[in-house]
Amino acid sequence: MADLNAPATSDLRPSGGDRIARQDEPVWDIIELLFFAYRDFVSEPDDVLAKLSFGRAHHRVLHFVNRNPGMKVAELLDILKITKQSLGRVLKQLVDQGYVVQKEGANDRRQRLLYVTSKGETLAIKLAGLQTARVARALGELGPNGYEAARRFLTALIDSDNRDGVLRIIARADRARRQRS
Amino acid sequence: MADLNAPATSDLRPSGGDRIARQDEPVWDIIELLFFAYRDFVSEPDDVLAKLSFGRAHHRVLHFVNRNPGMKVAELLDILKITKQSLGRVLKQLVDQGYVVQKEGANDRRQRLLYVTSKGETLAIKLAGLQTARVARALGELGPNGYEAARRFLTALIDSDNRDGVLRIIARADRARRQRS
DNA sequence: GCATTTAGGTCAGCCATATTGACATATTTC
DNA sequence: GAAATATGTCAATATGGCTGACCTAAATGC
Repeated sequence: MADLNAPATSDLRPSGGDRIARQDEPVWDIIELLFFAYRDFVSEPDDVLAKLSFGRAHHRVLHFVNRNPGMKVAELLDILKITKQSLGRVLKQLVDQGYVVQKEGANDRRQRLLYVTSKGETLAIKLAGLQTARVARALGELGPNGYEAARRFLTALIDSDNRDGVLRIIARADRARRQRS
Repeated sequence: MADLNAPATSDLRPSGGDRIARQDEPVWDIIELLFFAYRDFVSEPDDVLAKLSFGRAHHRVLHFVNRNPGMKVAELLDILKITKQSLGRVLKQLVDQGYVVQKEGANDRRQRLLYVTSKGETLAIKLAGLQTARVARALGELGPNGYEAARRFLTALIDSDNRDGVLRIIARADRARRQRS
């Protein structure tokens, strides 16, 4: 096994081990690592989904509905940044096959609030489990501050004008989950 | 602006600020941050490409050919993990429009080695510049060890049976680049 | 109470990008 | 000379985006 603690490109870097931004020089390694990491990150769920004749689009819908029970269709569209026609297709399949149900809003009866069924929750958790195993393994290879560093780096990559919204979505889902459990 | 240094879910975590792996509990935040971060990471290049009637597939081809001049078609297929039919379509468009050229291999004349033209290099660097600006901004928000931590985290996310290969590809491209410049 | 807005759904068609399978050509290797 | 290799191509199919148009039902505003 290669020495993963030795920077692959250490000979390019100053002694501190940290990158000093060279103007005009792209950060090729981070760009490529993001590509490879994301490719592998979604590949295991993709395989599971393929056996159910589902795709990555179904995963995203199932994931966010599971995390935010009772979410409005409009909220989901905003998170996924796709059109309602695109959502409609995959959502219909998830509903028809019993992974997701829609309930009329109590206050506003125009709303079709989204919930996973127990079948849907089982699948959502199975898929999250695959990704969690990967992330946990990765964090395990890092030092004690790995989780915090990863979280901060990923957060900082998000569009700054969107970041607060994203963090709110995540925090809200965490809070709701904690209350249910 | 929200306090980005305060963990969004700090109330969930033990005092050290670091995550202690709770068995059976998915790392929802990292999973979702990866989704949002990657979505934004590719969005600016996507916009530029759309004006040229290109898509993300063209970006990936152009990127890796630019980084690895003289690369074989088979290598590219292996990196992208797509079929040659899928590659063929986008590669043909890049060649037809003068972004990429193919040269017969000197040793093995069956090979069609891939190179970017200066037009291709210009576009590749423009796209990498957008992503570099985002990464540099993100790293700038982190501490002095941010770059190293990000690199290690992303590396650790990659399939372990593939990681050495990926690191070799990146290191090789870096070495070749250094020699050219 | 009626007009407008909002939440959501749907039909039709188009495009990009991926797939499988079959087959073709040139070249290298054994 | 046969087999393997590198690459290209044709045809069909699937997924998941998109735009544009149009619809219903319910809430909201005056």
